Amino acid sequence: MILTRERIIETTIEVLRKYGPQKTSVTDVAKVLGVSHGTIYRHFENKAALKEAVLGIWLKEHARNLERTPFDASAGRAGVEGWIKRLVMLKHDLYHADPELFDMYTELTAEAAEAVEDHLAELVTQLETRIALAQRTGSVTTAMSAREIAEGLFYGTARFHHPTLSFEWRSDTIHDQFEVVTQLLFRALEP
Amino acid sequence: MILTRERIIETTIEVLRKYGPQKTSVTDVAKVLGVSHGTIYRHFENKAALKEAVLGIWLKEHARNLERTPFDASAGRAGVEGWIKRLVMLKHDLYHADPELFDMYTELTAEAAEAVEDHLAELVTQLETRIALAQRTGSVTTAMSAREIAEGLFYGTARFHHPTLSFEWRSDTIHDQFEVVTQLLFRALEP
DNA sequence: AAAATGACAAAATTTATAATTTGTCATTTT
DNA sequence: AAAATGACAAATTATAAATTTTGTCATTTT
Repeated sequence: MILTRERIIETTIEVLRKYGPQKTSVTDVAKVLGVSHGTIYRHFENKAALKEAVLGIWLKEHARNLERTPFDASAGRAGVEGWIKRLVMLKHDLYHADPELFDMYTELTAEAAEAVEDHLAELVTQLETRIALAQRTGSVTTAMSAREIAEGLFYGTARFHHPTLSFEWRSDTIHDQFEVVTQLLFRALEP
Repeated sequence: MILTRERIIETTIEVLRKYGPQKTSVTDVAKVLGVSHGTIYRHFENKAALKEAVLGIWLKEHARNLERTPFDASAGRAGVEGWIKRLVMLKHDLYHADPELFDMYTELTAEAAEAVEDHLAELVTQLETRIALAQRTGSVTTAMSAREIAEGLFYGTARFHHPTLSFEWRSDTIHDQFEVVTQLLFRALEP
């Protein structure tokens, strides 16, 4: 079996799940793959690059997932609201399903600022697209640009999707808080 | 000179500022006060209680500081906006003035959940008061209750005042992000 | 010739050990 | 009698030594 970048990444994810992020070494991954650790360095610049690749897979999966949020074509503003609510729901579900794994990715996130920046930019752009569409149908104000609104909605809801704040998502009032914030933000979008 | 709870707290703050949070021991504080460390345990249950007391002073100081935000009496909505902007400005200034001290208080915050909850409740109530006033003058919508609006504004701006996210306040786009979020939120308040 | 290896130095982490700090309380001081 | 002390064990933290991991590269294998 040929050793590919993909197979290394897959195995790394496996080892990461098993031993946790701080307990995983390149040597461990090589051992599981049955190769010498030097070989891995022929596929990845260094350990950080390998971890970034793993994070990249995870982020891309989520971006794709969000992109598939059904458009509520008849109501432009509802399409925007659906996207935001899906973003928050996905994050919360992921967190509650396996907090330790979630924390692990949050940790990786801190080390790979660039990959995260790209990811956030993509999310804001997805949102922007939906807003621009809703503006064209007249269901969202044009007093601000689609991009400005997208950033406003995204950062205004940060408390509910920023992984660093996930430790507060256990609170039993978090959902009400999200409700009231979205109520305000979407009131602002009315033309 | 009599040894009071207050004098111990004052000295603790002093030592904390001088040696940093992780380098400060009860023994150090006692040494500066010129007493034995056992004496301090006659005034505080344990080290955690002492640290909580220090945090309490800090939080109270900020609540008082915020309460003093000038009312822009002529324009009710502006008074609300002034309060939120002051909240964010105070936190950012504090952070940039001495990130290590700020991190220390953030750390204390995680250990004294109760004191923090009370503090947040007080802040939201301060905001609620101003909103209720603005509603009476007709410059803020009455479609939502003053309390709901207060929570919405507070949690909608969390990214800009939640201490756990302070590590992102260095970004050169943070101010623009705050601008666009407040623009949206205060648009929502129009009657 | 391309892919993989494993020996190696430097860096990072873990483990073992020493030193300090926390919290208690019987005793001393005011 | 109230306040403060300081000796003490347990817990925590700092320091030093040993081990592992990272990343390179000359050599070997396919």
